[in-house]
Amino acid sequence: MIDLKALRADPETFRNSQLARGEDPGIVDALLVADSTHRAQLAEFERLRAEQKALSKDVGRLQRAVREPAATDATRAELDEVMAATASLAAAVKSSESAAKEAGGEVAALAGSLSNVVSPESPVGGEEDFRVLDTVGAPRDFAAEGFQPRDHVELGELLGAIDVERAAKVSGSRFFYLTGPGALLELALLNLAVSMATGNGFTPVIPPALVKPEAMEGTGFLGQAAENVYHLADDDMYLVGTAEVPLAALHSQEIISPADLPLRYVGFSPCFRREAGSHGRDTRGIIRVHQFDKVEMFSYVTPDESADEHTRLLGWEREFVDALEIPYRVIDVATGDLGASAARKFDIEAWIPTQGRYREITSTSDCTGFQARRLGIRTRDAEGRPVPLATLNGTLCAMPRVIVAILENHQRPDGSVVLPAALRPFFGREVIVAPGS
RNA sequence: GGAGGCGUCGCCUAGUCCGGUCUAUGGCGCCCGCCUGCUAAGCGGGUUUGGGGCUACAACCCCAUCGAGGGUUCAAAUCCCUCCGCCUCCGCCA
Repeated sequence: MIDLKALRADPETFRNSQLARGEDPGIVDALLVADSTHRAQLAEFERLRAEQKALSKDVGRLQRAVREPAATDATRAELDEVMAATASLAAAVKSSESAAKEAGGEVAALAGSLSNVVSPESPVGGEEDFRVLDTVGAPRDFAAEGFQPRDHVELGELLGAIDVERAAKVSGSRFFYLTGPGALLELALLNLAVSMATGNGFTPVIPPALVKPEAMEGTGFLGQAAENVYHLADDDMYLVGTAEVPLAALHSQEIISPADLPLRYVGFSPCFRREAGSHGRDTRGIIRVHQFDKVEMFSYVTPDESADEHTRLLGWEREFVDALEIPYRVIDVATGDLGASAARKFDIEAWIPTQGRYREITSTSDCTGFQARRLGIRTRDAEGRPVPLATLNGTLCAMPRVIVAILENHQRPDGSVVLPAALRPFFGREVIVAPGS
């Protein structure tokens, strides 16, 4: 949700932001009209309501007076008169209230369809217009090493780590089993990620993965992203696509003291994604799946801190990917490719040898006050007045893609995989080898 | 699953039976001031949140807000209905 007062004061910024996203700037003007209609109707309702309240009070006073033995005919007449006036007012109050409510609903619907204002720092353009901020490490030259790298499906099978065939039997396409060293690898990654995050001051959280509509709505996933969300119709509950949802909703409808900020959580949860509209993309392997586990960072900060926090989140993500010794690049995502809640987004893309390109493995978004406003999460400004705070999220470790990157980048000619040093204490061994070899 | 109880402006709490004098009581905490070698105590005042009007985003005025949403009524914290949450007991499954 955007700030309506800010919209009234400066609609041009909002129009430009919509244009930069490739979204409809006309919503801004429709919203301005709806907002002024709503305010006019609200004023009318409030005026009538105030009148009704005043008259109702007279009714009580007069009824008491009428019950007195000394009551006069004049008092009785006055009571009848007031009763008549107030009865007709009641109908007017009712109809103006419902008109105001309807207008308010229109405002809410339009406001809800407006995306967050993009950061002026974000590169303007579509998916391909990202800016590369940094490139770290060099892709391995397998030709020079004298062998063809195997892809993660082949390696996973060879090592007894990943089973997509049986997952297809049990659950369908885009599912996988992690088995043996694969399962241990996820647990090792989990422990490495959480220990790094807690070392950085994050509070570990294992949140619910099934949430009510308010939580899903509040985090902005029921807009353009709605088709990718699993909905349990019998219970009107949603399976989360990321721990961001329960971590953001954790403090909904709360006012958090500025002294308690920043609040930083690291959540571990399963993530469910329908992947509607991506038929045919990444059909092989575990790059794009319906269910996976992820370690996610989430920060609540004062509004003026959000850009700095965003940089810090990116820094912690890089620290993790650095520890895994995977070549990667960092991109500043273009305005047209931002989620509805994000003002700015940085992705880390890992080098995937068998694809010969960089693929997204982490993503950190600065949602400024957008989610907080929807979820009613506030802090207090210098004058002690409640104001929406800023929320930010960042992937620390999305299991399948990190596993893909580790297997493919650290493989040896015989198909064994050398684990990065940081992972060894958590995995217990230095190398994953094929069973029986 | 069955039966019962509860949900009030940070926390506790009065009010709900019998609708209007509730502009929601009192205590604690917190904030401001007074008093005071300092601190504490004492005294006075303030202290939900959202929105609208008017404006200097001040003051002021108004509307909504007693778990949420409907309804009855001239008028709802109070009466009726639905839902949500918490607690107790019973049953069932671990």
